Amino acid sequence: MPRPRTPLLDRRRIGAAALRIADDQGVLAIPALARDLGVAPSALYHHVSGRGEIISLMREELALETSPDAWDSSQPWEQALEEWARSYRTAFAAHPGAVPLLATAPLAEPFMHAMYEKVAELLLTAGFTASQVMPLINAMESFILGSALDLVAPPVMVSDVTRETAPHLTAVLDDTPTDHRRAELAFDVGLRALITGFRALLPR
Amino acid sequence: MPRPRTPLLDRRRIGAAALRIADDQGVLAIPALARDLGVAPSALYHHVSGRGEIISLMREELALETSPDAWDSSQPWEQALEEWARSYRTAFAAHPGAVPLLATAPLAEPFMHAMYEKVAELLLTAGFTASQVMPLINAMESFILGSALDLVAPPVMVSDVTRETAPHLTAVLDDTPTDHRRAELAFDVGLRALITGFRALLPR
DNA sequence: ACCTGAACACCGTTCAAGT
DNA sequence: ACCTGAACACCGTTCAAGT
Repeated sequence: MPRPRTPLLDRRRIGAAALRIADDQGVLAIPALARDLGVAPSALYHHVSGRGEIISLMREELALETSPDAWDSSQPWEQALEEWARSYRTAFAAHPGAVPLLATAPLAEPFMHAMYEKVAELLLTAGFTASQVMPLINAMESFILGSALDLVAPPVMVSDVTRETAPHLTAVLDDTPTDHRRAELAFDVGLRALITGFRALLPR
Repeated sequence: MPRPRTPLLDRRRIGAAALRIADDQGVLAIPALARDLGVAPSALYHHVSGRGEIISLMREELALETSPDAWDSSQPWEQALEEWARSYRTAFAAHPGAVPLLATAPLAEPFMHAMYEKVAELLLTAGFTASQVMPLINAMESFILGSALDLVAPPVMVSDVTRETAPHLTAVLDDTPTDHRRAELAFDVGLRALITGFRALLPR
């Protein structure tokens, strides 16, 4: 087949299709991606350097899908920070199947700089020192990425042997939901605890 | 070659070798693992069901390497919880190359039940309710896994364009170490914030 | 510049054959 | 029961050839 008058592919479409495929299948295979895009696998290499760059494009697509004004930094910093964290995790939750591929690296790519800038300004304005801010952001991000992975974690199974040898574990599991609310509850309690702990660092 | 009088392989050795290889190479390939163990790749399938189970064995090996009394649950709960979290993350930090393979799922396997039991008892004794405990453990674990991944995160690069368009980000990055202390600081501040936030949930 | 189709090295897994 | 070696389907990537 000849070169089409208008290119069949571009990086944006590759990232979007890859995100959809990974979310559906739980893995990303180049042949499956090419099939979805209606091209030969080799065609992709005219637009990206390889599989790693495709995954980076998936992260970029995720960021693009997430509205940059999904959170309002003009509120009190506790609420703004909570909104940011929730919008960040919601973006992952929209593509659960792709989470293991996406959440294993922070979104350190350049297109994330605008988000970091907004959070850094928020925390500096709140009164945290320059040397405190990046650790706070990193800690929050670790918690968010870990919580995203928790969305697709296999449930803890309470076998009969567990019931005998681990009475306390059994007791607390009996009071823990087994559906999606399990991860929600953990995220909620952790997020609020982090913000409470952050506030304790501020001079009063 | 005939069947050896004493088996060349067992699950423990497979897990240990896989952990070492993944740590060294950053990826786990079955042929490389078999070569390291001095057998043909197909020999492995007499002991494990496949690649997934090998990764599970790696997690088990990690847990076995971590001394079960690496943390003392008889201290005040804040210190015990902190020690637990630190020993958990230290186990990952001992095999940084393998972290992306290991930290993407909580160690939900049965051999982790003893640890969960110990933490559940600790938190119940501290005064948390049965319905609070599992969310607290899950939140802590998400933070620990995220922090383990942060150990091998690519550094955020401050390009010149960043310096102009993101002044606050630039300012805080100038006050942030670029070596291993970056992840340490983030883990420390996050861990203490979480525990502070947890304590605020207790009746006084 | 952009795509195809053939080709390459490699991977995870299965299975018959050997003791 | 435990291992080998051949075999299979599949993967990511390269590259010459086509327009």
